[in-house]
Amino acid sequence: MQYFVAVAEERHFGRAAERLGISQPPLSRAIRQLEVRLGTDLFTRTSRGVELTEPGNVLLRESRAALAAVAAAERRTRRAATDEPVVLVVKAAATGPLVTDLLERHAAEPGAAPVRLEPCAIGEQVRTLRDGRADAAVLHLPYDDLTGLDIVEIGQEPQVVFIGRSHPQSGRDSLTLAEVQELLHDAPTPRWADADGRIPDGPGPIARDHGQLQALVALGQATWLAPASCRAMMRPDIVAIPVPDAEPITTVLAWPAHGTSDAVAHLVATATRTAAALQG
Amino acid sequence: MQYFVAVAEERHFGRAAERLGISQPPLSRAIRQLEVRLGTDLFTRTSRGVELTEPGNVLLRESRAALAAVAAAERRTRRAATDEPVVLVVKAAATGPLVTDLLERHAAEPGAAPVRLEPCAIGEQVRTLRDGRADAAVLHLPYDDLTGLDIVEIGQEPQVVFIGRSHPQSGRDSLTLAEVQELLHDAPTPRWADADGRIPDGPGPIARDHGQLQALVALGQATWLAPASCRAMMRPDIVAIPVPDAEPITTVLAWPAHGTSDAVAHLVATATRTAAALQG
DNA sequence: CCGCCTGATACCCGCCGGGTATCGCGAGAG
DNA sequence: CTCTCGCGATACCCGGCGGGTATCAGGCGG
Repeated sequence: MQYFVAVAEERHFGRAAERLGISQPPLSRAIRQLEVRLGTDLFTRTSRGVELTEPGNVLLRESRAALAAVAAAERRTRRAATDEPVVLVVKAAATGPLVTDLLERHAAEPGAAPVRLEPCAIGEQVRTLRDGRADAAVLHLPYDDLTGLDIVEIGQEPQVVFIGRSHPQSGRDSLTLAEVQELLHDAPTPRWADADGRIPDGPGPIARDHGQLQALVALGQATWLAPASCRAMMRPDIVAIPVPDAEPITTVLAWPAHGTSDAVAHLVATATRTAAALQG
Repeated sequence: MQYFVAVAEERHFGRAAERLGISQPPLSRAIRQLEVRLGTDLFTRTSRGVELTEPGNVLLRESRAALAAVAAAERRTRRAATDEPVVLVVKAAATGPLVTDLLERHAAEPGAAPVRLEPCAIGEQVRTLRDGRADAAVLHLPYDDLTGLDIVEIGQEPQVVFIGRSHPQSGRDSLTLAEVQELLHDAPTPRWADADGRIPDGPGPIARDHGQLQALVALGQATWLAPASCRAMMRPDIVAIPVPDAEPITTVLAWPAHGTSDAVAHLVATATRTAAALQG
């Protein structure tokens, strides 16, 4: 299955073999065996590489999910063995008071497992959950894709728009979503590399990290709509203007759905109580 | 991994080996190798069988998920190869006009893949999706567990309570949820075998199929709160009484989240349009 | 104390997955 | 048109791993 994914991604038996650390003929044979077993061709062989067939495309998607599940099994078992702490991934950019509060309450619990915080790249969090590198994650709705995860809501916060201090609108004490759309027309939201390292098409400058994003915003080249707690980590020459009619951002604690360890269950229970306490 | 799951489930090397169709020593060795590879014991061996360790429990959960993913990959690829129709599972009991309408619209689409309807046992639908036996399913919220699935809402319907025609309340033209609770006290909801074939504990008579459920309701031994469309398949000596303050049941089309085939995407698109048309 | 049932160990064998060498073929250059 | 180059396929060999049988070791019950 790894072999198949490698060939599908490289679209080339030779390169795939090199990547896998084996030689090309066994790889050819392995793929052929897989095709026989499944009763269908997975690639159309041409004289200059290979292309995926439709069943091949199906298998590629499914294989990626299956391999992630297998890797997760191994990683989680390893970690369960060494009673390492629960790994909680957070967006480096979005560590608001919600998370610190949750961690404090959790630490105060009797018998609570230690929690190791793990910052990670934007958009990478869900993947770390799926392949077992992490046990739980703090995500923000509606940005993240929650399929395969259970969640508990731990907070909501309004959105603000970040613009440079010298921006003509920087004196406003609130903006409507329509007005934000206007701003975005002149200075679009920066584009990030996504989980695959690819930059999506579209307008907007390209930012590689959070510092670049802030620089763009400060220079009036970009506008950024984000949860209000992001205010805490923005440079002083950027102002945050509330956008009351923007959908509030929901912060959730997420974990893989198919059952969890006691340690994660404990963390989740704490999160549930924390959320209840904050609401009440 | 299959080996590990077998031993974990049987809690006995000999029986597990028999189930796997191999002999006991290679199984012992395979498990030992796995333990070495993961760097932790997975079982505590006693003189009368084995018990799972804590890492073993983790691996059992993860392995089940991973094996389901692998099985799904194989099945879906096979079906993609033979351009078999999309398989859509439905609760045998709940094939209301929503589904027939969806299917009619889909069939009218140019180039739409054929759809094969597959009835299945209550509670079994989500499992058929996860292990690749089906491509899509009609589910009802909030009954089904949606983790790992993408959904599109295709309709909502109010709930009704089903009671026998001779029931003292059968003349009412609506009941409150509180009144239904009263009814349930005397004649609880029947219990079904769940996906594992286990009957949950609790009050209420046991029903093996839909006919038995109806018999129990007709005899005044059971009360059944269900979506209004179920009315269509109930015997005439059962009456349906609207329960306006019961949470309406949402019907959704669900499919595995991690990308789908063109055929399923087409069906989903049709469902989305159907839902929009019905709402508009 | 003995017997039985458990999992572990010892040992052998066939086959599958890895290697190297080579072939067949289609595309592109001259 | 042909030669060449680059691709995947094939042929063949080998070692190790996964399977088998026979047997051992230990704990619990009779």
